[in-house]
Amino acid sequence: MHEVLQGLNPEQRAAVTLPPQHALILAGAGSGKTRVLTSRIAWLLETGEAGPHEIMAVTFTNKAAREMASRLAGLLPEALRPGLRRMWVGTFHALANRLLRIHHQAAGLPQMFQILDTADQLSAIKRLLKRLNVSEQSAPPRELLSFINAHKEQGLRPDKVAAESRRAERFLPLWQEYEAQCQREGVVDFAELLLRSDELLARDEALRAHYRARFRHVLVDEFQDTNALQYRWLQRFAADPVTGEAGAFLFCVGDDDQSIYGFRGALARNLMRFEQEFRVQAVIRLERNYRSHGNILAAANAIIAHNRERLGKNLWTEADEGEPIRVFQAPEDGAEARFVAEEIGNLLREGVSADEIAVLYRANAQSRALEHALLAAGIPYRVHGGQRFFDRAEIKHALAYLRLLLLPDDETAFLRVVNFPPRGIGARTLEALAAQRDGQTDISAAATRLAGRPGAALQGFLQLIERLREQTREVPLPELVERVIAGSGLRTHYAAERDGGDRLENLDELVSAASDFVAQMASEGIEAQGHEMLALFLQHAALESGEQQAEAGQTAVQLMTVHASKGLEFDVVFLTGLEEGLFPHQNSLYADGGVEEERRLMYVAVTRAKKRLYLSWSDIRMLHGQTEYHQPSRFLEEIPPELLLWLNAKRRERKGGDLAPSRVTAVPQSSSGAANGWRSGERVRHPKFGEGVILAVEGAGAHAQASVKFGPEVGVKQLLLSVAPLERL
DNA sequence: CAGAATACTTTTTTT
DNA sequence: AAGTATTCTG
Repeated sequence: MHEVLQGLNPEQRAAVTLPPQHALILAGAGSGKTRVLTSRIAWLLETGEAGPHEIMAVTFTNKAAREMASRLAGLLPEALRPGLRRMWVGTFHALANRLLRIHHQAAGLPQMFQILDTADQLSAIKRLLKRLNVSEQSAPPRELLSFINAHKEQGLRPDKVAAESRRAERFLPLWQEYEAQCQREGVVDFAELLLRSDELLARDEALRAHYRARFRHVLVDEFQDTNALQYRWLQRFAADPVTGEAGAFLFCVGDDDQSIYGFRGALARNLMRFEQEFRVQAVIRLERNYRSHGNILAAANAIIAHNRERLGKNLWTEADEGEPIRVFQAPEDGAEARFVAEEIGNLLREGVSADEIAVLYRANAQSRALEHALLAAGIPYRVHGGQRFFDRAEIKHALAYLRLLLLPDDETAFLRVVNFPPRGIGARTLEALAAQRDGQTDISAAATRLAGRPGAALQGFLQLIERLREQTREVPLPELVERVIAGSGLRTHYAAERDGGDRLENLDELVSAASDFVAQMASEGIEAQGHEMLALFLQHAALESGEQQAEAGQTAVQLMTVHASKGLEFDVVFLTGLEEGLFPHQNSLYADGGVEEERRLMYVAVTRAKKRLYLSWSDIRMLHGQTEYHQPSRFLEEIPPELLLWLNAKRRERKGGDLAPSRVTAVPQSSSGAANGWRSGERVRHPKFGEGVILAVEGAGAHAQASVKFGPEVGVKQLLLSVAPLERL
């Protein structure tokens, strides 16, 4: 038997060895999805069905792309490895970026176009509003931002969107202006990378024909997370079974039960759409789970069975039942965290590796209490996500200087650093500059026209940039970065600042990140220096969030959100904060299908665990500086009770034999969660405020008060339950 | 203009 | 609670 196929089960093998055609692989959690993907590529290469340059593999995260590349290298015989460089592997955004760089002219972009991350995009929008004299009240920047992004992610341009609401009427012209501004400045936002490259392929038939001929196989991971634009983007490369037009075969792998990015436009329906539109004959289900013990899998299956909108599948395993799922009720979040830390301490003493323990939570804000407890217990941990390296203020400043070297028109970058460190260029000067420019002239031309001190200060800045630009043209990247950090005055500035130490360290880290990057590029056979390498580095910074790497040699407990845990697995998982309003999250209760998405998130969380799973919740939790009273999550009730072991909650008492309790309705101490028959999490209607959800109930009798969250315009209201005309929904 | 003080929002998830 | 944005003061 072929080596690549060894150890695969019949379904996996069938998927890996499919003849060239469109294929849909429905792969449940822990069913060996990544293995199938990489084995498929290895199979294509080794059987000579395709050369590396004829293969494209698309993922959603950089982590997944790296994982795929490295596992593939491990699978292939030495002789085939060097060829891997010619394969296109990456995220949608990285691959779209690659296309646009190659064809920037045809795409109507300057060669050195820069990428705006969400923060940059927001500041570009604010600047736009200021320039057009539109108040932020009449057009809230954040709303405008999501309006723009949501439409672009559906593949739309302003002229294709009907001004059917007052909001759309107001936003559409602003969106148009925003696009014009980006175009002028030579920058693109995340969605634009995809949209622009999609339009390029749509418009340019020769180009499309070229890529359709080039790529024979396109493999897509996490297909349930694709949005409308990404689907269309893939279509551009694919063979069309209806018209018979040649193109790539799509090999799409996904799991509708793990679709957790609906909030940013992902459509799990794309799985079905793909099957129909591409007349997919080869649909293969991978339902055998290799990861979790039986009880964990049974819990996951039971939870997800509560969802109505799903293709339907049932994971099975040959593993034994394993341990029961441990459940812990804490009186407050600090106690929950201490419980987690204590249990982890025991596990570590029993010899469990810290790397094999994960603490998961719904929202990043929850990590604080957990970190506190772990720190106190002396347990090493690593927090994933949260503030990213390239998002730090000092790093963004340095990157802005670097961007200006390549793209003088990048106004987002210009405004970020024109007066940082302070050099006497204040609001007044910038206003004068804006007046001089009249929305037309470029910055330097306008600056020369400015007289007096403001003019001199501005020209000083521009000369600084020009000098740095000249000095760095041919310099190796790490030195280039260092020169800019020093020459810009950033280093001196932070050195003089009282708490500037951390920031200086981060700037140093940016220099080493540049070194690492150069080394990585060299290993991929890419050698360059000066501005050429800088361009690559800036793309890398924009497209990779820059998660800090684990410290070598140090094992640590992993802390992360449930979202961040997708695709990972651990021997022991602590799933914390299982409370109504938190998990499922408050905001999800309004959205259409919101709770189902939360349930899928729960499913993802549970299926991360291999051997042992802890579920915990806290009656009282500090959130946003407020004490909130919570009921246990509905998801707890969806797990068959015989799978659970209550470590401390009231429901633990067993009647007679070993009958476990049937419901987890524990809690209410008199003052928390429920009063006068009302409980948090309940949906209610108020004649004046409309529909809402009870966040918390406090007090009792005539004084019982509820905080109720109504629609966006109303917000949260405090209501006396004895008085307020609330109606249960 | 710069830095300090105050006010205000944001708090789900990510390329 | 904590971070950002705005206003105030020297």
